[in-house]
Order: sequence, then C-alpha cells, then structure tokens
Amino acid sequence: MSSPESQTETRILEATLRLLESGGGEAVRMSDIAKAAGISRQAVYLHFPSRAALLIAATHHLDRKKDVEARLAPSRAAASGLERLEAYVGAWGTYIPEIYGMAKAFLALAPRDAAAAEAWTQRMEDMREGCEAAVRALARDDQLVEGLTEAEASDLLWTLLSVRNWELLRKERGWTQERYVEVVLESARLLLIRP
Amino acid sequence: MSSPESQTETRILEATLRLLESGGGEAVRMSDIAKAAGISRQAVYLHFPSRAALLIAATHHLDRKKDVEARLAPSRAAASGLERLEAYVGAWGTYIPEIYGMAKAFLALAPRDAAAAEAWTQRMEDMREGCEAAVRALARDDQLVEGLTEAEASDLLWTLLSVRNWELLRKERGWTQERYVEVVLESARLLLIRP
DNA sequence: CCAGTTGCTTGACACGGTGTCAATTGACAC
DNA sequence: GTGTCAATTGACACCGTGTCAAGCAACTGG
Repeated sequence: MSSPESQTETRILEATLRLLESGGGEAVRMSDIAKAAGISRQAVYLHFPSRAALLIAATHHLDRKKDVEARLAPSRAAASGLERLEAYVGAWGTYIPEIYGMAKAFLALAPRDAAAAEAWTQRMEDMREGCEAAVRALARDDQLVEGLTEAEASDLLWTLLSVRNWELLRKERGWTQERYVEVVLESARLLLIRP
Repeated sequence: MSSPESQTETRILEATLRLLESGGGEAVRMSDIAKAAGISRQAVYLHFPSRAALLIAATHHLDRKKDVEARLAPSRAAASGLERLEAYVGAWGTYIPEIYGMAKAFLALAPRDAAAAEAWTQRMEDMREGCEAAVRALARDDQLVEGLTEAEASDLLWTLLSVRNWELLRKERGWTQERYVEVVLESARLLLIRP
C-alpha cells in the first residue's frame, strides 16, 4: 500500500494517469496500461493485484502530484464563512477537470467492483467534509439559510459540486469551465446564504 | 422495434422490469432474465438481439405502464410559469424512484455500450425539453432570474433534477423522498425565479 | 567464478458474461 | 402427414481479468 514505490511502479502509475487523462475512462485496459508503461501485461500484476487496486494507487499518486492540500489551504484560511464557501467551491471546481479521467474510470468500475466503489465513496466522503466545514463556517457567522439543517445544507452543496454535475454541464451541455465555476458559485450562494 | 409484442416478449420485458426494480442494476444478467421469464437464455436472443436492445425495449414498456404522458399533463396545463415549474419538478421528482432500477442499469452499461449510451442520452434530452418548456414559461411571465440565459437556466434545472443527484441525496445521504422533493423544488425556485 | 535472488518475459489457461450456431423437439395448422 | 414456428439443448467464439509455471538476464555476495 505505502511501500516506497519502485521505478516500475511509478512508470505504471504514470502510464495509467496518462491514459486516463486522454479521455479513456472505461476503455483503459490492463493491457493498454502495460503497453504504455513498456512492460508486459502480467508484469503489472506483479505490482498491483487488480485493476481496482491499480486505479486506487493511481489516485494517491495523482493527489500527491496535484498537491491537494495546498489547493485547500486558502479555503481553510478564510476569515468569513462566505469566503470559505467561495474558496472551497472555486478550488474544487477547478480540481474536477484534472481528476475527471480518473473519476470516470472509477464511476464506470464501481457498479461491478466493490473495492472501487468503496474507494470512490471514501473520496466523496472526504470531499463532503470540506462542504461541511464551509457550511459550519457559514452557520457560525449566522449566515446559513433558514429551512435547511447543517447536514442538509452540506449534502446539497456536496451534490451541487458532484463530478456528475460537472460532467453534465461541461461535457453534455458544452459549458465552459469559467461559466461552470461562475454559475455553481452563484448557485451555492443562492442556496446556502441567508438572503 | 414496434411489432405487436408477443406473449413471450411481454414475459421477458416484465421479468426484466421486475429484476431491475428489485435493486439489481448491473447484476441483472441475461441468464437471470431468462430464468425469471421461465425460458432459456438463448430464447431471449430470439426476441432481442442484445442486452442493450432488451433494456431499451424495457424502458418503452415501462413508459407505457407508467403512463408518462398523463404525469406530465398537469405541468403542461399550468397557467403560470411558476406553476409549470413546480408541477414539472414534482412530477419528475416522483417519477425518478420508479425508473431508478432502469436508470441504474443504463448508467452502468453506457460506458461500454454505445447503443445504451445513445438511448439514455435521448431520454435525458427528452427530459431537458420539459425543463426548457418550464424555463420558457417563466421567461414569458418575466419571472426568470437575471444572469442566466434561457439555455443556461434549462441546463441548470436539468442538472438539478438528474437521476444522479436523486441517487446521491436519497441513496447515499439517506434523504426521504418527501424531503428530496421539497428541497429540490425550493432550490429550483431560488435558482431560477427572479427575487 | 558460481549461486542465489530479483524483476521481468512468454505462453498457457480458468472464469464470467455476451452473443452465435446447429441440431432437435413439440405443438399447431392446413 | 407435412410444414412451420417457437423454443430447447449443447457447443463454441470473443473479451477482459486474473493466475500459474517456466525461463532468462542482470546484479549481488561468498
């Protein structure tokens, strides 16, 4: 799980990310990854016991590469609840496109693979904690809308920010990334801030 | 596609719906359906050329059974834009749970089957037309929020009402169906109605 | 220099699920 | 009876995942 990561492992993970990034999603087979990494298909199994495990390892690799923590720092540092909300929505909204290939692979695998489903659920759970923190900050400022509990408000924000929604607006409906962030930000304000 | 539907075909379709309804989703194999319909696996292929085609036929069967048109009538008949929006959100919001099994199967199949993806996209396209109509009615009443084009407002409503969002709130976060409808309705008002 | 270990290769194979094909059977109609 | 139709059985191809065994090349240490 957390052994120092050999030369070859890194190559496999990098190849995986490369393939996922270029739209692949489901169509990234173990053999594709092996080929991209320049090794045999079987050799991949010497390092990762299953496709699900490889994908999970690849997300960790991606997180380290993208430095998730640094991105969330501004949100955590925000003075007011409103600022915190805005920073969080902005950060996550711009993070989604970078992890979309990964997300797609997980979402496609999840219905058939319990381990993948579990891993994805966990990540979404983590994301929801950010939502909760923002909502709590709003509540502390007495800025949270009436008519929603803190839990409900967190769920609503979490849903609004889901990768699927991003996919719908960006990919299906052709929104630009800028417009997506603008509208989602404004929506979050309308839904969560007391008028 | 639209031949009169034999005895056996009906039995297959009914069996399919029965299995999908009981949570199955992905785990509904051709052999399961055959067994449930009381025929051999191969016989299913005598009536439907592929799993995707069978699922598509099953949605049509479901639509007829659930009488989609009747459900949408109140929305179409609404006098004001606001009423139309409310009727539409209410109707669709209560329809989702009834088609959820079906939707799950499509969503799981779509990444690997172009025909299934196409069929699902088409259905979502139809649903979006309802959103567009509601938004147009709002605009006609001069009630549409500023800052969104009609197309954007339709997309936003369409996204808000997505099956995935329903799934997130109801299945992942444990919301009740009533609360889901209430909150989504109120959200639609907040996002789309000029204050 | 040889022995052992490590990391990879090749090739073969099992499994599960979809989809195809051929031969057969049973029922019903003319 | 003969033909036709709907279904059956059994076998098989294809794909992608995952497993296993044997071999090989390079490095390491005695």
